[in-house]
Amino acid sequence: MLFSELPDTAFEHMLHPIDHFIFSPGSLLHEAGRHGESIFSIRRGLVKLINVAPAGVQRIVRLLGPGSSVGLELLDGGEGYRHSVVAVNQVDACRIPVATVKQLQAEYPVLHNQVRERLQEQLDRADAWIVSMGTGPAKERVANLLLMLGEVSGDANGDIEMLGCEDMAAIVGTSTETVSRIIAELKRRRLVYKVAVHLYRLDTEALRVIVDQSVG
Amino acid sequence: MLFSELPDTAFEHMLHPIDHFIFSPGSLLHEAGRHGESIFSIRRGLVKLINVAPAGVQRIVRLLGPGSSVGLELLDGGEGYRHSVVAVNQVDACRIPVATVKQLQAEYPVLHNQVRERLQEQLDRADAWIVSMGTGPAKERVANLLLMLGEVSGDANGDIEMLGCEDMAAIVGTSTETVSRIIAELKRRRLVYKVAVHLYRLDTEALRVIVDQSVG
DNA sequence: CGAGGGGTTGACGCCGATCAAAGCTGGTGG
DNA sequence: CCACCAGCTTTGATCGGCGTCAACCCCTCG
Repeated sequence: MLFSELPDTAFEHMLHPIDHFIFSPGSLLHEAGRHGESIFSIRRGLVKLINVAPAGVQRIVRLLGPGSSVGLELLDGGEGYRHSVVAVNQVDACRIPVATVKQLQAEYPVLHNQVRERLQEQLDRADAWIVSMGTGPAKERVANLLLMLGEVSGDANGDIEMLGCEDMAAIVGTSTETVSRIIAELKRRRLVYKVAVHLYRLDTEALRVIVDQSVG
Repeated sequence: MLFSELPDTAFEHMLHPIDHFIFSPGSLLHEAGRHGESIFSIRRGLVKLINVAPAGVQRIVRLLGPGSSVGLELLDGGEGYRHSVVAVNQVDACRIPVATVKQLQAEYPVLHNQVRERLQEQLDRADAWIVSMGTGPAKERVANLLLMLGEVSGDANGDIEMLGCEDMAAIVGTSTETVSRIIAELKRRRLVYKVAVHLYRLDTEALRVIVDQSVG
């Protein structure tokens, strides 16, 4: 959580409320360009950050899970949200007014570091995304995506909630058909198999082999 | 500059020195993974941030010009540089010890905001990079790259210092031959033409048409 | 002037986009 | 509880873009 380093007393004379929200799958946390007042801190579930290109073609630039914050760009002031953010599954999040964050930053300088660390984490993720989702053959990119899903949203068993082909295509930058073909093959080879409705387990070892394929 | 909001008196009893460096084209500012003590603030010139993938295949994830800072990830502590950073042309930079930044942050909280804004700027750049350098046909991506070069490093006339084919290929994620073919065609169509050694001028309008091609 | 490192160009094959159609599956309403 | 429907996944066929290999050229630097 964004405020984990702060003492409980910090919230006693808060001017603006911190609310707790539950978003159902597919619902919109906020829209790109829209001016807003709210930063969200994800407690459970997965959200996708979408960069809408001039055309209708949209590309997903990040997946964020528990512990990550959304909307920190509002601290810059006057610019509005940079992405559209949509819940992938059921999402549990805190809505924190920008004014509250600024107020707490002034009182507790350690919060500056919390914010910076979260920005840095997202920057690291973005850089890794450029490499792993933008380089190499489609099969490698999909395998990479599955492994990444296991890390960011996997439960205790490492099981993942499978995304729709359209989302995966918007992540790895291919057509939905190509994604479907690859996933179908992985299922056939039992590198991915269903354990419940929408819940899949991964053969992490074998997938890593595919990822490192072009390395030799 | 990173310290533009700070009063001159801030630097009077500084424990660690701020040095001024000049890097020649191709020289290394710092290496990925290496632990270091120095943040660089670019005053002139252009640097490339390289993410070395497990294989020898390297991908350039960002280009930074005057006003940007390199190595802010060291503020997190204990992790070392995330990228290898190489000067593209002659680069003029300040080397600032991490300890100095931390000390100044404690004395002047406004510096926290300066750092945050620079991280946010790099995050925005990375997101734009994912979309513009990772989507669409090769010709569009190269055109996008040229336009971006004009913005980040263009001089008063918008003239750019042309990159090597290898660098451009590492940016747009194609082979060097493909880049060469595309650049050659652009030169033939006079959308790009030489005005001096290594200095090229762009037909910005026409390039934008290519970029928006798939939009219709 | 000679050597070498890019850049340029051609031929060819493959990966993945596109168009098209059929099969599943979960959700909805009777 | 079952039948049906809409949307998603799967699969096939075809074609174009781009990677790869290879040769050549040009400019630069020693």
